[in-house]
Amino acid sequence: MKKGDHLFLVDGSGFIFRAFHALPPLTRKSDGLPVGAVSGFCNMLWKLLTNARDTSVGVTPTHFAVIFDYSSKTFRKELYPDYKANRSAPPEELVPQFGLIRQATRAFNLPCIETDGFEADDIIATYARAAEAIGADVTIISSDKDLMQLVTPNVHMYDSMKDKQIGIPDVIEKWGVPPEKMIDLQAMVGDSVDNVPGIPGIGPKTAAQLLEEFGDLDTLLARASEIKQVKRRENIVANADLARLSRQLVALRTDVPLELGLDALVLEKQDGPKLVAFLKAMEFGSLTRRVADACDCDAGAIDPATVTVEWGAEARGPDLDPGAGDAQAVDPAPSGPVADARPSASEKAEGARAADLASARHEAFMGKPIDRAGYVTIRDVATLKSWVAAARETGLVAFDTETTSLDPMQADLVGVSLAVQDNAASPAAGPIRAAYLPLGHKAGGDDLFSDGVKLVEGQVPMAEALALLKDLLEDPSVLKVAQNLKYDYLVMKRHGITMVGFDDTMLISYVLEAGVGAHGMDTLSERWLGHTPIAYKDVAGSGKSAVTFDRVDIDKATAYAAEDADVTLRLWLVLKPRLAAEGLTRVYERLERPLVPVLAHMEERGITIDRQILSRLSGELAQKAASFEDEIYALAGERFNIGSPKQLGDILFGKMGLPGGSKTKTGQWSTSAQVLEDLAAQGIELPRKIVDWRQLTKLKSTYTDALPSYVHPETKRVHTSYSLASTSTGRLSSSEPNLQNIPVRNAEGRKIRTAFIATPGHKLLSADYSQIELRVLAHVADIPQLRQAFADGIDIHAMTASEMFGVPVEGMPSEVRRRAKAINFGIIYGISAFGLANQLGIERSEAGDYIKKYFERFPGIRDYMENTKAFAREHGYVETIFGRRAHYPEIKSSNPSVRAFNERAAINAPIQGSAADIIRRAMVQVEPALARMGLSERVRMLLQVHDELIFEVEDEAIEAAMPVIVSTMEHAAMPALSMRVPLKVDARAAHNWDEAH
DNA sequence: ACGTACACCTA
DNA sequence: GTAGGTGTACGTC
Repeated sequence: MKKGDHLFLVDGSGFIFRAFHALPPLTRKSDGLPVGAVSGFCNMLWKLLTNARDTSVGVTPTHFAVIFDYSSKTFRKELYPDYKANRSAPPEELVPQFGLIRQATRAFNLPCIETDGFEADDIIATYARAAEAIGADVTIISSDKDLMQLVTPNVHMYDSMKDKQIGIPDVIEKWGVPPEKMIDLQAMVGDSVDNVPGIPGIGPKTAAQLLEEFGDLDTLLARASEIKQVKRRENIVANADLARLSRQLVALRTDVPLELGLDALVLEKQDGPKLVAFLKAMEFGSLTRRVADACDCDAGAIDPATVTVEWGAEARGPDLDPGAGDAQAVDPAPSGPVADARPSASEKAEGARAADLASARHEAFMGKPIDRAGYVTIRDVATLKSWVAAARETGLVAFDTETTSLDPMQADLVGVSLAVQDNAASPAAGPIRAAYLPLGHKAGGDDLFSDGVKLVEGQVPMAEALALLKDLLEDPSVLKVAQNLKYDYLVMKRHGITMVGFDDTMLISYVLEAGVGAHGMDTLSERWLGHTPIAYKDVAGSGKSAVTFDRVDIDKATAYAAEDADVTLRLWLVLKPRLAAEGLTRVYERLERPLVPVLAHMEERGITIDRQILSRLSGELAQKAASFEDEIYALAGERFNIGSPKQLGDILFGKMGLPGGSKTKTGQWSTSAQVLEDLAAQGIELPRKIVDWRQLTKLKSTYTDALPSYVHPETKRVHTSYSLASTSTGRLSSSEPNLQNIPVRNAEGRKIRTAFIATPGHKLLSADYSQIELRVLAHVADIPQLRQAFADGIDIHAMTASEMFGVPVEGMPSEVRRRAKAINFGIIYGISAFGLANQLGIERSEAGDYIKKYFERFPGIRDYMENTKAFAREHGYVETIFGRRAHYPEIKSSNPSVRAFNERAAINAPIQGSAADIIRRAMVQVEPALARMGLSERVRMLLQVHDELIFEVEDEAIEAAMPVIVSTMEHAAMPALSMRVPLKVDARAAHNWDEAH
């Protein structure tokens, strides 16, 4: 390199983050792999390499390099362990793109540079200064403020997205100081993203003003006594050391050992075919054409390159360094699985540290008495401010709301409790302090002579308290910890506060121990702290004498409420490190925690039901049921309670002397639909009428009568509640009302679905996964015939029948297909000859033959089942494809039927649970995907029914929304892993749920 | 008032 | 054969 040369240095790691935020539409490869940032990167490189002169850089490079971060372990981390401590894992779709951008760089024949222990910025700084010393010019392709300290008359920066060059005047305009003072400015201001402390209370404006006055940081610190403003002076004096440390963190090193000298960065000629091969593999059509034209090569004659995608470590494992994932070649056709459970050495070390911390904390808290006498009642604004300040200081606060209702859509806020631990991060952590902030406690109005209901004296005014809490709860840098956060999230949302930055102890417990007991606070407190919290009914009473929480005496309320926050914080301290220790951080962060706001918003939106339709149906059902009742009484010869299985049994099997089928576990004759159908088949009239009557009364009581009672008085919609932590497999459950079991299987029941309607000007859009569990099975068990059938879009049950019975798919009798279908379902459920025989109404021996035949045809399924059982016996749990665990502590039971039941459940859980994980991922991804298309305001996700998502969509937005929803759902496993089987989603929009489904 | 059994709705 | 929730009847407290 010589004077007059021009070196281009691209901040590769920085580009990917900016590209992610700057390039709105999500670009995917045809297999679903997100490649938007790679695309932006390639286009940018091509432009700079071919016509940099026409951009605002205005010169052609002679030397060129792309620089990357190597790992998060740098000298800065040594210097200050909290450096970048707040940084969370990168957005999932970026992870595989880090590696792809390195490969892109090589395809462009450009040096790709990274150095252990240093950030990309330090390498850039070292090259820039070295080139400058020779007399060359430098352009740094980045707009990161951290690099602005490098700008000189010979070193410029270039914001490729805005096509804007950044020189000395631009830095001064933006920050108020010249580049050489940027280090001091950043040292004072700090950086909350990188967790550089800086001087509290000093922002960019103040820092610039101080630097103007004093010249530099050292002078400022030496002459700090001259500062007039008292508060500012004290602040700077007190934090002088922090400022010096911060300066070390923000100052870029210019002495990084360079493997490649400047001369090695000389710009080489492009290798056209190599670049075209890479671009083809990425499916960047227009860029491929442009490059092929320019290089004069025939794109059609070049095979796509084999591209290595690093993504395995993303699916599971406690932590991730970009580029440290397990690699797997996936091109041209992707073939999973790519997830590998084996943690890397650094992950193991981190897991071990976390395990030590978890057990130390468990030991410290287990059985330790909780001092309720120390709880504080916050009765004035000053005290509240001091608690908010304490939360900010430590960056961690346990949070709980007290309200008037268990239903967050109906609940009025009565009070808030907080708990903090000073010095939580150090081994000598301080004691936990907890407080209750009463806001809506009331008294009076309970007899005719009182002057009505009044707020109790000595409470902070609601509006003032909410304003203070809003700043805290919406600040992502303060971690809020709650138990069953979705509840508190909704209550606060209804008070205008959208919580950001949170953890949920219930969900952490669920990820650690799904299948082991419940995850309510009282249970967890017993299990992990050896402590029984005050019972709710002991403060609010129970039954007829129960009062709402706003009528509870404030002192009693303080003991109860503050304890909840106290216990929550203790649980978090004990449980959170266990996630990393068990390698479950990713499951929690990707599949669990992000669903809290998603579900809260769905619950908040609710869905409209047409009460007229339901009341008309209810009348019809009542009439029909009444006429059945007359007939039933006539046939029975007496009136009795048809709804009582006991009385019905007496009539059928006692009085009428019919042959009883099976018995229930309490020894009574069963009157199940199965038994009654069997009797009806023998030509007996009564049982058929009972079955029909039951169907009608079931529809009436559970649906047409009950649903209207759930219509919210203000929103006029029905708001279900989803439980994130009540299944062992990872499925959600829905209650009050349960909208996951609305009838669909027969015409009479489906009428109920016509009552679920869209708002005027909108439609309901239903999108459901086709055969998702069988596809998951084909993936995990890797069954060639199943994979092929799904790849070809063949009828899977017909294929199974054809394989088993040797019947051609064309013209197959429906009975043959029906049997195969039952077997396929049976497989998913952990098949038994007993169950299959029951389902098909055949002999157990015949069912056993079917199963044997099936396993002969699909030996991989038998292997999968045996391996799963062995895994469950060894570990006590099984895993989904994303690493979620379902525990089966009774899998080794000496009771054969208990054992067999647990084995079937263990076989089912990875299949059901993986499907549940996929739709969870889809739910997390779909709203951002819609937002990128500008559809946020026009499309609202309302319901989830295990393999189906229901949206309410503006009429004019349906066409745009449908492909976004379908594509997001079909590619929801990406980029965590690539499925061996395509996922298929069917979608339809209509005015009501029946027609949309 | 609360818990359990039974039956039946969904994926 | 898996995973859930709800309504009614009927027992116990």
